[in-house]
Amino acid sequence: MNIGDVAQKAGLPPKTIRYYEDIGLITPLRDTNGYRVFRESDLHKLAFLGRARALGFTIEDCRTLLALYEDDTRASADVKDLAQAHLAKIEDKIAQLESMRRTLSDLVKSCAGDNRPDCPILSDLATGQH
Amino acid sequence: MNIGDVAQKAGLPPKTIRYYEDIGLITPLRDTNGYRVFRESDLHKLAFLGRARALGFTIEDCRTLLALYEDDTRASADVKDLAQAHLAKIEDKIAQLESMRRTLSDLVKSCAGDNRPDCPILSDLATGQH
DNA sequence: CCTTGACCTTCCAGCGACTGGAAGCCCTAT
DNA sequence: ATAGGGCTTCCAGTCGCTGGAAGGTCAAGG
Repeated sequence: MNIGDVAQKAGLPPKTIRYYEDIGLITPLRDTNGYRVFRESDLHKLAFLGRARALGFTIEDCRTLLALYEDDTRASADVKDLAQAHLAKIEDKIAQLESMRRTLSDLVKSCAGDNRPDCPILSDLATGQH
Repeated sequence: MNIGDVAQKAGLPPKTIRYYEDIGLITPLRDTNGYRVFRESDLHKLAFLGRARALGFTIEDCRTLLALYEDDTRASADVKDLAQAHLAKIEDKIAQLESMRRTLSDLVKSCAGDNRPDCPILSDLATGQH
């Protein structure tokens, strides 16, 4: 398989796949003409990576997850720990964003949004007082 | 005021303040020794920027917000539109993260987390099937 | 007067995870 | 022979800082 086919099947842009090779996540073969040749196992890894990235794991987490996946002497506790740590980060991030959302939505509600200059959003930013 | 004092009062690292000057958000004066000299108005702007950034506005949004703040012929509608667009982005982001959180938390729950290798988290990543 | 240490300056590089674009080779079909 | 699409590499840019190096400045203490 060439990179275009794999990109389609894995749902990742060719650029991303080349990048993953660059950083050593996959190592496809090469044809005599220099083209990358992907095995089923490469496609499988790429799909794995795509799903892990979609869950927000960092590239380094993905590297670890792949290694765990390929190590059949792994302890599921290692995977769970990684996932749990990541979950905690996501929950932090959500809490941050929720706090922004609340403040912003209050500010937006309080602003007339007409052609007069008075604006509680700017007043808040200027003074830190609501 | 020197950069250290301003950094303290505005709650921003000196590096960030220099960066904001670099990109033209503020233009402090200069002492004969080359040190930056900050006026009250600079401090005020920096505090404004700090609060806008804390609400997640991009630097370019901040630039626009500052310009609107300093234009007393502004229409509050322009500010509101900007804030509303930003709010929408935040809500999108929250929805994305919530979706990750749900999936991840299910996966974490389903994983024994012991020293055996069987792991539904890895199975999910490998196959996309739960 | 000299040194120490805390401050300030500029400049350059790196983070994460790609993404865009340029320049050029390869393959197939007409 | 040419046109097109796909492939290659390499370099630069994204965003908002942040770290570090190399060096100038200033106030206090010996």
